[in-house]
Amino acid sequence: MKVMKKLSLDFYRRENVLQIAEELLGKLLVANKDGIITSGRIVECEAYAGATDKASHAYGGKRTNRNKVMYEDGGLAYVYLCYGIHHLFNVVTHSKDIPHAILIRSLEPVKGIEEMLRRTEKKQIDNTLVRGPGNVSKALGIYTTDTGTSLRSKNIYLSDDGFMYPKREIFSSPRIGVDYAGSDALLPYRFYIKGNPFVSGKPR
DNA sequence: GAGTAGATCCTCT
DNA sequence: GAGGATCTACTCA
Repeated sequence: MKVMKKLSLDFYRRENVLQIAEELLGKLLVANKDGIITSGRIVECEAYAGATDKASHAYGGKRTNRNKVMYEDGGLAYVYLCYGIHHLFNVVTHSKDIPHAILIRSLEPVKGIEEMLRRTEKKQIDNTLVRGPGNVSKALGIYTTDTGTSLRSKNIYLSDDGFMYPKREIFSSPRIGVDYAGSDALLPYRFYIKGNPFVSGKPR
């Protein structure tokens, strides 16, 4: 019997964002929108290590209206609009004034698949349903208005059902879409499940 | 199959 | 006024 447990605040409020990112793999992201529950297992994510990370919105301690949520205590959602089209969902980690965050890049659909198909206007499930961070948010119905939401609220939360991927299936690589970050773009801050069809980027 | 351009709008300078 | 933690479709081969 599987027991669903929401991740504790202690989980988010640790210092090592890379470790948290790796441990997020296999966890469930659950969204409860309009009384409809959709959820998916995290199979890919990227760590953004705050002020020292050129690829982060908070690089150099930059603090703006948009990214201020990153400076809050861990355990909040940070959602923002990219390219005017895509809502990207992040998990804020660490403690107050340390702007660490983890971008959820893709999920393996678990619950509410029909609802996800409806939202993304797809006919059947395939590996494009939730491929890439833009589609993850779309499928789960997450929008910028959800930024700052506690990840222990009813609307959006992460949970652990005891499932774990074998260590040998967990791989890391440079992050995607952050070429502008110079040398920091090469940091192996992306974690994913090798061989999972829902991982974005190149197949296999 | 691989590579590239266009979409589209909010946020920061 | 410029540009972005992206995605899709279209071209060419």
